[in-house]
Amino acid sequence: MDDPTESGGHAATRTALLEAAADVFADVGFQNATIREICQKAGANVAAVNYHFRDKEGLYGEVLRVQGRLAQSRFPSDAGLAADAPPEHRLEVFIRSFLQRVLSEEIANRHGRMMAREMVEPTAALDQLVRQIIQPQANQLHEIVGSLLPPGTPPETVRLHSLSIVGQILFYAHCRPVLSRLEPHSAYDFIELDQLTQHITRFSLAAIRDFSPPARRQRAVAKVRSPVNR
Amino acid sequence: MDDPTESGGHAATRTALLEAAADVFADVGFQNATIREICQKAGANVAAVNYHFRDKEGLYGEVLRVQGRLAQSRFPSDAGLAADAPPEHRLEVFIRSFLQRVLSEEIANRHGRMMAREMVEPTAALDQLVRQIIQPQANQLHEIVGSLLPPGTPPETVRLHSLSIVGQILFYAHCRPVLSRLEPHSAYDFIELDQLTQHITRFSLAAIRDFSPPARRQRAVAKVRSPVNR
DNA sequence: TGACATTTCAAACATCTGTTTAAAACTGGT
DNA sequence: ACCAGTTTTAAACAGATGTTTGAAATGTCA
Repeated sequence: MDDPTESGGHAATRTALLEAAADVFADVGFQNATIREICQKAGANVAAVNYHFRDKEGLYGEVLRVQGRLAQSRFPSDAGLAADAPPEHRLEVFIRSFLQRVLSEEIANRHGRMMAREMVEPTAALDQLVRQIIQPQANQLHEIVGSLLPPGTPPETVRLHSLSIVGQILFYAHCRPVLSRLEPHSAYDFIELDQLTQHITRFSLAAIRDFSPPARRQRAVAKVRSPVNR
Repeated sequence: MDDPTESGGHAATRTALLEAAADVFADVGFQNATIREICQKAGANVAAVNYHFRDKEGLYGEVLRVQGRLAQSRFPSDAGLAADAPPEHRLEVFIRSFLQRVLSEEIANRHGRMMAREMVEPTAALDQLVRQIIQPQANQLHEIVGSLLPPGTPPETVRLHSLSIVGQILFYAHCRPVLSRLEPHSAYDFIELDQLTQHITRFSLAAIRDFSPPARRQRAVAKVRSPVNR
């Protein structure tokens, strides 16, 4: 009655299931994925999932773990860059590898699509995902942005700037269905990675550089009151 | 055998269904929503949906239409602002009403949550949604950003800048589950609308202002080659 | 009121889905 | 060749879900 997930047993079916499940989960999400489709793709019996992973949810969690490690090692955030490189470069490398991780159409991207779904429709696996994957990246970005802002900038400001950067990046991952429908005749659909990296980097660097309070200047910048009451 | 959806019949059950369905669809999405739960909330029979809307999908489409009109009239993008207002103000108003539409916790926000789901997991209704709701907003933003950039700026550049703005905004709508798990002790979770509006506005304006090629200056800014081959 | 159309209802239907079960097949070690 | 442990298999189970059905209730209008 012990968990066969833990044992290092060398079952071929197990890895076939993990592979097929990654495809299906990335394609249609956890809820819409059916065990029967996964097992058929893996050439396994319907009961195989329950035998090897106890649950559909157990399989999902394991797929998320495996694909997470895979994506992380494929597109490391500090790819081949000295730790003492200028923060502008570190930012550009961070943005590029993030975009790669998230936009890449190749197989490795299954993790990106699974993450996108987790954000809109979290499962029980999200907590672990945040702790192991997202939090370290957030820390790394905070460090970069913090060193680009004047020393003594309050952490909330650093956070806001970081979120603005991440938002730009994730947008292309999350809203692709919309982008491909918006003026489909334009090049909206496929955007060159290099062009995008450059744009987001320059956009963000300009905004960050602009934030250098010459003293404690007034917070309010053209404070327009909301036209809708309350 | 004609479609009762078209007729203007004043059925109380119909509107009760639309109301209940908006709640449920916004909460759990189209797939996870069950007709039985919707009908129970509406105090109607299970067959009511099929009678009034032919389909579960028919109900969903109608809910999307109704909520779309509702949200649009609740938070108009050009709220109480003269058309000849300076583009900086128009941008701030645009950002604020967008954030309201998307973040507002009140009832009206059901549309925002449904849209977020549509973007990650599109249904057949997305095409219509893009045409009627998203495209006009995109045009409006393009117009604002275009008038902030130097004249003659290529439309692709205008688009990239607009997308950077929208990305920052939508991020808070899409990734809230992650934000609330990231350093939950911090104020990540709930962010003041005014503060956020100001940040995104300033961030974006600084980036846009920075983009003013003094001549046709070199495109490449610190062109770092991707560390990952290919 | 009476005839007609519209709307509601309880029940059943047909599928699909995750999971269990118990027997069969396979494995490696002796 | 035998056996204990592991893995695979077909079949069934149990529950949920969208939809249909035919009768009952309700409303409309002459």
